[in-house]
Amino acid sequence: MATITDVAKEANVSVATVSRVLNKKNSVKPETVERVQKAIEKLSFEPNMSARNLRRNETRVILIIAPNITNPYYSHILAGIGDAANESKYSALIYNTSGDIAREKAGLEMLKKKRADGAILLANGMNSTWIQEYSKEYPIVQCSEYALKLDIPRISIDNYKAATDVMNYVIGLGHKRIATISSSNNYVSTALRLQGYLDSLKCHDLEIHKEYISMASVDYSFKSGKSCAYELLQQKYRPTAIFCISDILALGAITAASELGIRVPEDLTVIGFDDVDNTTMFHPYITTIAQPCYELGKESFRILNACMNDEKGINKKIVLPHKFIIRESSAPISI
Amino acid sequence: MATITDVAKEANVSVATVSRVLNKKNSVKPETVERVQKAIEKLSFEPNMSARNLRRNETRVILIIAPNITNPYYSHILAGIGDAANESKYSALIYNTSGDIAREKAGLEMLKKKRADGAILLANGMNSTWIQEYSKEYPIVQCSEYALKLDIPRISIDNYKAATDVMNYVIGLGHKRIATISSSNNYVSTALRLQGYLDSLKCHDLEIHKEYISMASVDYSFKSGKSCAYELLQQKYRPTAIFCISDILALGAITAASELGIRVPEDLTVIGFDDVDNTTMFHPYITTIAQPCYELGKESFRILNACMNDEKGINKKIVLPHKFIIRESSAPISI
DNA sequence: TTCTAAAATGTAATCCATTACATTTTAGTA
DNA sequence: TACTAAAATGTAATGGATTACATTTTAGAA
Repeated sequence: MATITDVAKEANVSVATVSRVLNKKNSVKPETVERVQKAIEKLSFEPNMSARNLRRNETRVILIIAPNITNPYYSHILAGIGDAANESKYSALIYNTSGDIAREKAGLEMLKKKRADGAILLANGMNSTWIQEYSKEYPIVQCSEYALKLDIPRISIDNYKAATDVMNYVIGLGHKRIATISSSNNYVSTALRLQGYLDSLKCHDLEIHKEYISMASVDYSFKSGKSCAYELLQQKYRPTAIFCISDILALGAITAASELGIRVPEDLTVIGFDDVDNTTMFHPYITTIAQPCYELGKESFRILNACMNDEKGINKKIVLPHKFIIRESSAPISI
Repeated sequence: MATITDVAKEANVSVATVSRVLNKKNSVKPETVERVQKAIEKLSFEPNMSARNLRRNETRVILIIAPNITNPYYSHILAGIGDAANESKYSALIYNTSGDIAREKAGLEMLKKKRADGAILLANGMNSTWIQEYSKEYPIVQCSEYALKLDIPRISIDNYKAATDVMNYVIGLGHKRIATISSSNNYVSTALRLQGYLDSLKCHDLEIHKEYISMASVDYSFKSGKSCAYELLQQKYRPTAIFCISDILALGAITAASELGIRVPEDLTVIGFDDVDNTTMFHPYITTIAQPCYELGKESFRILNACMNDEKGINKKIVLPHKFIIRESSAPISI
């Protein structure tokens, strides 16, 4: 593997000049530039990144801490981050943590070790404070989930607003017995959606029934959506609408309903959240809140990039718009 | 940020000794080790990876070249690679190429630039030969897809066998008018599955009808599965079974059938491939070939690791077992 | 106690690109 | 032609960890 010294010899110049050509400094004579470039080509030289990074004290690598890259919600964000990073000549190191905080920390250690210049966290718990110590020293942004009390840049949708959008719509359809399938995880998004659900009921003078609030397992899985829905739907006064905090849960709820002989949307309105791939793969197509996943990813990188460049006046709380998409799984109540 | 020199001073030893402690060389007195470790802790020192990598001429990073991390098939492989890599203290740099060869190459340049020690390709076209030049110089393995004429390590299932498994089963159910939804991409997997389809028909003295071979768009999308199925099913002698080379295509086919009033599996048998998440999310659950995605990923890393360590006698053609899972979308023909 | 081999530690070169500072070349002016 | 400022190029230090080789310390033998 050729080094800059080899190129310098080949082109009959000093290493400094080669470096200037590499970094497009303009104080090199055009003919010299050409001579150097020919040498570079001839030796098929590529600068050694470790050496460059050592000297420049940067890596052009960012870290992505994700709980589960297999989840399409995250994978779309990942794609957005990756594309934005690429445009700015950054590479993305992905840490799949399976929600294990030890692995999250192990990932962030990469910052200390100078393997990466900054990090994007995709699933920061709303009460976690340990990020702070890293955030003080390194550029970190939180995407879609965030810790409540920390002043670390974050990008997300307005989950509370989204939930009230859903509820206003459902209530507008005439539903009064409205259930929700939430989760016992530790995410702000979950908390805010639940709060939106509760506040909307209150706001419309509808009673809050504990039996209508079901907690899915932390993984939001299809299975748990199904079993939550089973419970909800087998009550004496079963709900006529279910607001699920993810599409997969909604899918599970619809499956449960169909197995119980309850028609969606005629007998039951089901609303999802996220609008990932599966919402229009079979009927009824799911009414849902669409999150701009890819854009969330792109924007996260933009902010991280700004932080890495020490730009002033970075907006630390970015809210991207969601979209409420009405499809087939919701309908006015039929008494 | 503390350096090894700072630690050396703090512990009153030379940098060499600190380095020995860091790298667990045994020629250091236990008490010295302790002293150094205290200094490391006190200064919260972490070795600078760029410096280490430069000196060691390795990066402990591997490259993953993937066409679309959003596709659950790939994302499961990615998860497998990531976990295996982590176990061996490697990090994974993911390049999402969107199938763009220029970006694949840009990714592989990372090897030349010493940003990564090896690469795993997830979607190498069956005729692409350009990889060879990289493979000669750097450890590269191909996962699930591979170039036919190159002697580069590869891990995959036996796609031909899987296809004949499907066909033998379908033919055994009594079907004679069997269609396939394939794709006009450039993957061996696709070619082998089609070959398996054709050979099985021949082998059972069934005629091959061009009208029964439908080519989906290269992205294997739900939409294109649906439109292919529409075409297949609106023929005069419509097929009674469709072998789809992906579950998403099968999902599309089932949707098309249901929209045309054709019942699955009573009037039409539909078989998928891959067994990603969506096969059991609604009825009919899809009969399909399950690929061991996660294991394919893990095994890919193992092989790559062996290559990076210059191990001898590496098996260059690894075939992992697939599983044929019979569910609800297939049934004996009802004449 | 003295000597020797082994153990422990230290010194300095090395990996390779970048860049501050130094020197040489060039172009333009007087 | 002589001189100066600007342009072009070169020299050598730098970044931080590793490691070959050198030196010192220690333990055990004589």
